[in-house]
Amino acid sequence: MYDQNKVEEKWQQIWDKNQLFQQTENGSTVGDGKGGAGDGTGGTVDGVGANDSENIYLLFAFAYPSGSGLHVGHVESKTALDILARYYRMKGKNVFFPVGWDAFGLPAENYAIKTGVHPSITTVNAINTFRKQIKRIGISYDWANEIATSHPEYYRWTQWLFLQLYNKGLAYQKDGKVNWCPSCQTVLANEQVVEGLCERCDTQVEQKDMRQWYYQITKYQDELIGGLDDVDWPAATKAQQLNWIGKSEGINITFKVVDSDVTIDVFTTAPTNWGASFMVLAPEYPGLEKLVTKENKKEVAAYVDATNKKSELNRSISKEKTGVFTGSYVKNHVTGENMPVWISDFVLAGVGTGAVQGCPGHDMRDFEFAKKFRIKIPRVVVGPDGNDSPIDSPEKVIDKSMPGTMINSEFINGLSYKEGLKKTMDYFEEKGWGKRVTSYRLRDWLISRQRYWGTPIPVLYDPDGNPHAIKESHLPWELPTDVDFKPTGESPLKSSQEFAQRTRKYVVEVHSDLIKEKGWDASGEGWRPEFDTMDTFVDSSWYYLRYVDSRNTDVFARTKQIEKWLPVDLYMIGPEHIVLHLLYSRFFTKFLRDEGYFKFSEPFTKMRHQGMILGPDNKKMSKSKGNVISPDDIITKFGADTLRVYEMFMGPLESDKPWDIRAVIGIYKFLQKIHKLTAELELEEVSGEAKVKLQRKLHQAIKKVSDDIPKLKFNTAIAFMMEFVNLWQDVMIKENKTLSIEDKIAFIGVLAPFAPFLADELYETISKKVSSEASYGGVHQTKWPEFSQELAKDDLITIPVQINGKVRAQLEVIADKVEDEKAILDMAEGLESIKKYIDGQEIKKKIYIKGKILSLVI
RNA sequence: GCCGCGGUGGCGGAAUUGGUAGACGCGCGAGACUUAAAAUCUCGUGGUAGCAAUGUCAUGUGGGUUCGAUUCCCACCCGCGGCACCA
Repeated sequence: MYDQNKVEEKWQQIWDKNQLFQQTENGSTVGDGKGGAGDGTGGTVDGVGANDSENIYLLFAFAYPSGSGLHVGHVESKTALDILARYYRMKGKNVFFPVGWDAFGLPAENYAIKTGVHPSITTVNAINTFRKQIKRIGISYDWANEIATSHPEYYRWTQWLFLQLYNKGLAYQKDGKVNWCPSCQTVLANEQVVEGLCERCDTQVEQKDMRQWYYQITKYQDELIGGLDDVDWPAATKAQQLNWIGKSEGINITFKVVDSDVTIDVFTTAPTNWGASFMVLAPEYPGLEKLVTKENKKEVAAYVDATNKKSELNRSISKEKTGVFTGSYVKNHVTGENMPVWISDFVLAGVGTGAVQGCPGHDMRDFEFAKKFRIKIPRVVVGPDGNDSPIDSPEKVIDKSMPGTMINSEFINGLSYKEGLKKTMDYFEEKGWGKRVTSYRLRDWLISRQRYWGTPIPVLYDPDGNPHAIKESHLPWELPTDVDFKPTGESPLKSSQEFAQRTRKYVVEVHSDLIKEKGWDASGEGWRPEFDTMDTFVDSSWYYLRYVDSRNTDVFARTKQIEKWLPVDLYMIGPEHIVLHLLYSRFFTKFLRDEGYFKFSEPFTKMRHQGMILGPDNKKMSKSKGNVISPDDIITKFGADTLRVYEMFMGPLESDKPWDIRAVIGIYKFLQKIHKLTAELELEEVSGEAKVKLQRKLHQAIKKVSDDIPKLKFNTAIAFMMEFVNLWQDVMIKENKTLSIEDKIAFIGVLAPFAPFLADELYETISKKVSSEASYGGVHQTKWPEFSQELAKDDLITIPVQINGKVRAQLEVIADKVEDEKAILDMAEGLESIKKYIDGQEIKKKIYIKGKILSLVI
């Protein structure tokens, strides 16, 4: 028995003292205690002369330091990356494995509103807790480059980034309808509205007219699609990003209103125009009043009014189609018929042009609408069944996702559905009736937030209300501290005296010429700062760049540092960040590339998601369900190594899996067994047959673990280590002999990334036996064990023999014999258990797959 | 509705360029040690028939391809995640 808690705390202190995991001037990991700095001034990650292909950047999702501390899910993903980091270091690579805090955000501010404790205090406390817990589970982070988004030396560069975007016209102000959360008292980005509710608090989101700041992410929409081909990400993640960007190619067709100069544009991806029999506009359609005839005015007004009262969510769940006729008609270009123009709430103002042409035979929504209001339903497509009867039921509607052939459409008759649509578009463009366009679902990113605890938007407004960006030389434009946190719908920054004073001082210093010219008050009176702060996703979508030069005061990061480490080799992040964070990060990367700061276009070469650890009841852990497992409890009972190895053993990293309270004990026993076997120093070394068997298993284990770690298949790596340990124990019990010192050290090396504390303890125990030197040069500084093909080779291979597809016998073959097909066949046919089945019959077919299987057919 | 992922013992899971289904761990059963318990160790453990050797069924369901299918193809059922009156 060993006291894991005492041992683990001892090693944690030794690692800390020796600054093991910092990247220093020479690009190597420090082992002599001279590099890095633990005093908060930080080291740098300069890597002059280092071989670039040997540099590996491992990144864990930026964490929000919540008050509740580390949970078991954090432990899983951090441990997974830590295993990789430790493995690659032992393989002689330069590993950059930084840590930091996404420290701005609502929870700390909401806590301040409730208790009056300033968010900066709450945040520092939470970070301290996290840091302590992370060190306790032995994550080998590079603490010298720790960053926090709420630190002025970090958000200085968040503001700098704003200025660059502003200078290029990619940060701009716009009036318009925005998503407003009445509970959080702030606007939200489209990405933060989930099914009409606020992502954070589930409050129904309202629409409000406000002037806000936006980042023009849509400039990069096509590149954001194309870039996905160049990265190794899960297919589901790519699909979701594509879905979100929502590119669709179609045509804008201009219709002329009959007896009027007014025109209406519709967007469609499927112009079955010989089948178009009506038009529908969104109730919010601009210029609607010009189309409504006197007789229809009252009805239309009532419908528009009713729609305005419905939220977008309610609009989308109402099943039955509704609508009213405007009284106007448009002329169908190809049929010459007049099409009635209706309004209906199923057409959304924000999608396409806010107007659609109704082709009821070939679109389900149009069909429902036409059916209800008794509008003509022409058929212009027949399906593969050739049925060309009138379309009078939903089953007969042939939409663009189905196969079909064009009919009743003049010169495109007989073409395939797809070809027909293409030809129609060509024809409409030729005639000047329409123009091909690409439409996107993606909108520009609204970054203004009416909250306190965030990065101030570095802008001032002059007495005329025109914005002026803060000069780069005056950054950071600091967040004031003397504010009233109570949310009022306007930013709390408005209540700061210091902020107002600072603004006047700045204005007098920087804008004196303008003030003189305009004749404004010379004291800076009449100017105001921007009171809104930035969405915290702005902070957290460029942090991976800052890490590599975290203490630089001249630039957000030097190009040589960025190009040395980036793009990130492996990004481990929760599946919840697929849309927001990743899209924004990719946008910033592409922008800064265009600005010339580096050459790559995608920040994260390879990405994987960790699954969720569920409660023992197979449900998502939550305080209200009482199924939360605390990592601290597990550590107290079993130690951090057990916690780490258990979480890695539970199953594949990417899948969700329930916590099994009892299974933890199995890992605990496994580690205790290793300690017992290794720390046994008096026994004689095993020899002969047993030695061969044991060494074979050991080298197979080295191979298996070396193969599995880069593939993130930690569960099977651990399973094989268990097999080895079981055999080792078996030999020790039966022979009363054990492994050689060298082989023990090799095994400890393989174990080290998984159970770093135990491995270092055992390494020390053995080292003391061999030499009396006391200085630390632990297992984590050693080279990864060499695997020997020779020693790992099996001498006997078992080949199953099948007759008519069923296994009927096993053939034990000496390893060098597996190539000899004839010998194998003879041996098999000589077996009693096989003769029995053949029983004089002719063997029709003999299939031998070398070393795998022999299959006989009779 | 569309897109994506998944379905294997009592439980977590292993095995896929098609080659012995159930590695490893948990749980369970029996035994050793012990005055006893814990710890530790040994053996067994998919269903079914059998004392056993062995046979047979079995990877969500139903078909197919193949000497051989958890793996490939077709049709379906169920669960999870995302998007959604997107024109």
